[in-house]
Amino acid sequence: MRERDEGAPAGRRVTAMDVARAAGVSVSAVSRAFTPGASVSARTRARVMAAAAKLDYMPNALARGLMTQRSNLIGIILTNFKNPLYLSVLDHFTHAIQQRGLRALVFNISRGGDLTEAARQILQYSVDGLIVSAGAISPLLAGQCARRQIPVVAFARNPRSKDIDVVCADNVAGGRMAARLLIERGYRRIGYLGGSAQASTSQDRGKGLVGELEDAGLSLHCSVHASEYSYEAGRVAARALLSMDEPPDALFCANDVLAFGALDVARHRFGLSVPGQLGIVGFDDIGLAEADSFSLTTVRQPIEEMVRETIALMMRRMEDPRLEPETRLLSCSLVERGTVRGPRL
Amino acid sequence: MRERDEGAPAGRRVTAMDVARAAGVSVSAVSRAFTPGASVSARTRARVMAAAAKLDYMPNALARGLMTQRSNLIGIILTNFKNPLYLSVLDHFTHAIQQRGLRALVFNISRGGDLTEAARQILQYSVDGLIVSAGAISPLLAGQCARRQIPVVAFARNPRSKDIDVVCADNVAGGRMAARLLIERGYRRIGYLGGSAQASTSQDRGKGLVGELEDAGLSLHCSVHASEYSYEAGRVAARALLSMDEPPDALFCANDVLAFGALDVARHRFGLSVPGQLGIVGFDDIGLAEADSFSLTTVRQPIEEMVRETIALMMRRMEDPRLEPETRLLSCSLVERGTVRGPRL
DNA sequence: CTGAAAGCGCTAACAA
DNA sequence: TTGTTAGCGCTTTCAG
Repeated sequence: MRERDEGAPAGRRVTAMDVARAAGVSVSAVSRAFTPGASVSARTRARVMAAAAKLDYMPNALARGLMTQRSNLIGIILTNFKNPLYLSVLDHFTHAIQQRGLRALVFNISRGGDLTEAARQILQYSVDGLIVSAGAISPLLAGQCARRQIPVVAFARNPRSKDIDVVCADNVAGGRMAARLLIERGYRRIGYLGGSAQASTSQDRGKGLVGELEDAGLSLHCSVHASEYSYEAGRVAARALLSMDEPPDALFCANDVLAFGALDVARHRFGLSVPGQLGIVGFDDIGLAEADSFSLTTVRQPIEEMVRETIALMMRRMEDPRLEPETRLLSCSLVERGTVRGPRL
Repeated sequence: MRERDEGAPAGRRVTAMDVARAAGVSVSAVSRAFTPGASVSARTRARVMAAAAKLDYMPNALARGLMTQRSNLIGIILTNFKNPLYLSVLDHFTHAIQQRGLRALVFNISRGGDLTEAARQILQYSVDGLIVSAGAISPLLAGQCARRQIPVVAFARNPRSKDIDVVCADNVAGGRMAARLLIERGYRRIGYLGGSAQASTSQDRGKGLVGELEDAGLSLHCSVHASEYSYEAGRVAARALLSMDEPPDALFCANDVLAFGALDVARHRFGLSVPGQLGIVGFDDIGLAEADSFSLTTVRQPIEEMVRETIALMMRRMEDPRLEPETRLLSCSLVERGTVRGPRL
């Protein structure tokens, strides 16, 4: 009765059947009309589309997903909502995902909350893939996904496990780059301002630093782990380091916001000149690193490329789930700005 | 513990029926066991749960949503992936959403891309609600949602239309606060560094500034619209303003990153002392505004409260869709730091 | 190319 | 409290 009333106030939702009736065709015809590359005559398709437009119909993705076993949903689990880098990460991911006709289901576990539990929630939506940028992926979780044939890729974390795909910056090499630069430029008492002690990223960056230092016959002068990857935590940590009896003359920070904190404390609280009395190198190269106020010399993570690789790996595995898991370490690059002194000429 | 090989080894997905068989009960019993507050005996529930655990079963949210007409999905459409504030916005939204057992479907339209089209994509997933933080919501879109009984709320934008819920900071009042402070502190040639000319936020903040200026018998000294809300755009715009024959002695910037750009250009390129020769006020109060390097005096947007209100409004409307649309303007507050000079004593 | 009919996995009456 | 039985809205053989 209130069937094809256009301004129908809160009427029944319009389904493929309504459209079929209005267009004088079968439901399958409607389905086909909305399925790219299905076998429908141009004429039928046109009719269907017209009726659909008139009724403001659109296919129900839930029903479709239920039937096809493809939800077109990609789950993204994130922990880090304090580091501006992740806004850019999210920007790239959502963009890339949408480009391929998929949608992003974002799950936040920054306030504490179990990764495995988060994944459970997400898996219920039969996502076609899962991107995890958070702590270690338990074998349990890996198993659940494998059994369901859902590709998982660890992003910007390096869970040493070999049975999962991972895309990550080569943090060890990045740490080495920072060390080399600092050594070359004459700094000798080099310290490490790390992030949380459990984070593989922080560990690896520190490992690279120490490795290169030792190769040069030097040793790590001092180190702290900040409580989290944030500006405030950077200040606190830097204060500790700079208050030592024999303070460092250079600091490699596990990421840019930490470095900002260190830089500000050094300049504004300890009255140190940077890069003169203290050299600072960050990691990530977030947008504000190039602000005049910071002009931070840093190790750039190739975010865009990492995102691209992540999606590529995911798609590949969607096509062939039995491929060997891969670990792709992408190279970082040094971005020299003003917090490390120039070469002696 | 043969958890791993229990189910089919990558075979058919396990359904409620499999669990029912394994537990020796009916499918409805399984359904009930997974529905909080359903009428099941503790004994059956236990049995079901045991079988479910053994088979690694979890209910299919798509099927469930199809049946119940509730997907437990909330759509979030965003444009601004350049402003760190939005990482925090996303943090709060996802958190609040998850708290209530819902999931966030995030859609990015920053790269250009039609809002109405984006909404179409999202609506296909029968989201239970839609949060839009992007340009104007067309009546067409509003209608589509209304017809489907999907609550929409415009976040941090003020589309003047009266037929939609909106939660927004009181930008006009915020602009006035900035103006009042600047006037009080003796600045007289006050300029506006706005964001994109179409953004309601930028318009309103400017409107407030001008209003207060005029109330004080002053007038706007100059103004520009930055191309976007970014640090770089802030630099470009500030450069233009500061190169004028008679440059402003104070700048109210439509947001913090814009202000950072202006601040850096003023200090490092024009050699101006801030707040001595130039006063600067920002908007948002993002984390880095309190960094020593910027120590930006700014108008704080009550993000957390805004998010809370948004969700509350949405839930309210989910219960009773025929309520009158509301516009909630939340008050901003002034955060004084170091880019505006102190009161004369 | 088109339609009829059988489900996808689950919930919600309705009986028992 | 339980099980039986219709669907939710869609895709997809399978005939025609």
